[in-house]
Amino acid sequence: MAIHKKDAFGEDEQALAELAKALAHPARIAILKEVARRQTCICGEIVEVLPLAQSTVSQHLKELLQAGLITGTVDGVKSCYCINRKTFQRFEQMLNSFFKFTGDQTCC
Amino acid sequence: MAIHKKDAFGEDEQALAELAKALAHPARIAILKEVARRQTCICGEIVEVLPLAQSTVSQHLKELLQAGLITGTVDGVKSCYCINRKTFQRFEQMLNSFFKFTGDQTCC
DNA sequence: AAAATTCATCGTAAATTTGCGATAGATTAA
DNA sequence: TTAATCTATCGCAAATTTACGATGAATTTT
Repeated sequence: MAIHKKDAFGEDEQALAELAKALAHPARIAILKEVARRQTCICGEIVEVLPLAQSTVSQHLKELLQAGLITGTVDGVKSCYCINRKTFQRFEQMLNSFFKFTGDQTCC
Repeated sequence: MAIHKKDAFGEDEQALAELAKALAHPARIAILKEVARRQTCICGEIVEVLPLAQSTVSQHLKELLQAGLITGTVDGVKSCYCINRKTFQRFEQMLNSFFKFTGDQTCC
């Protein structure tokens, strides 16, 4: 059991859920904030700022990458991450229409 | 290990992460949409619409309740759920300021 | 009163997430 | 060349999530 039934739902619901999932951990939110805060890209300075081991931060970065919320480039021995505005804009639009949908309720 | 280090992060980050987590499953998004779609409240009609067992739906409803995204009242033998606009508005505000923060990036 | 309905909760199993240390590959510094 | 640095990945352990069936409490219906 417990075979994730994701695929039984609509694509838009899956897409929104995946983006929400990427935000569903304070560490990833903190990472995104830190990446956004420094105008120029970031590498392992994130590790210094977060209360997590390097490997754990790396894992969170990977998830943010896979969700498309950041982009990553290699700069010598360092890795450089940036906010991926495209995805953020798409995310924002999806949420806006979702919120609009839930906006006018008169019950209870 | 793996003792969730949530508490090592800021309250705002934790709060946003928790709301995002509530959206981090297509079933819960589908539930919210269905609750919003019907102007009047909802009960186990949700079960008929979703491809999940009744107990599973009940569990998802509980999570949405705990996140504050819906309210629930008992109506005889039935349970009635509604969108909790307050939380949605708060959520929207948190996301807006978060998105604003990540908006103006020039790098990579 | 008895049977049926509605739904929350419990118990359980499988999958996923979170987190860390250790390691390895690549690059830079000595 | 050797040593040091940076970071992705592997392997593992613990916690959490997802999902279901079964059960039970409450309320209708018969």
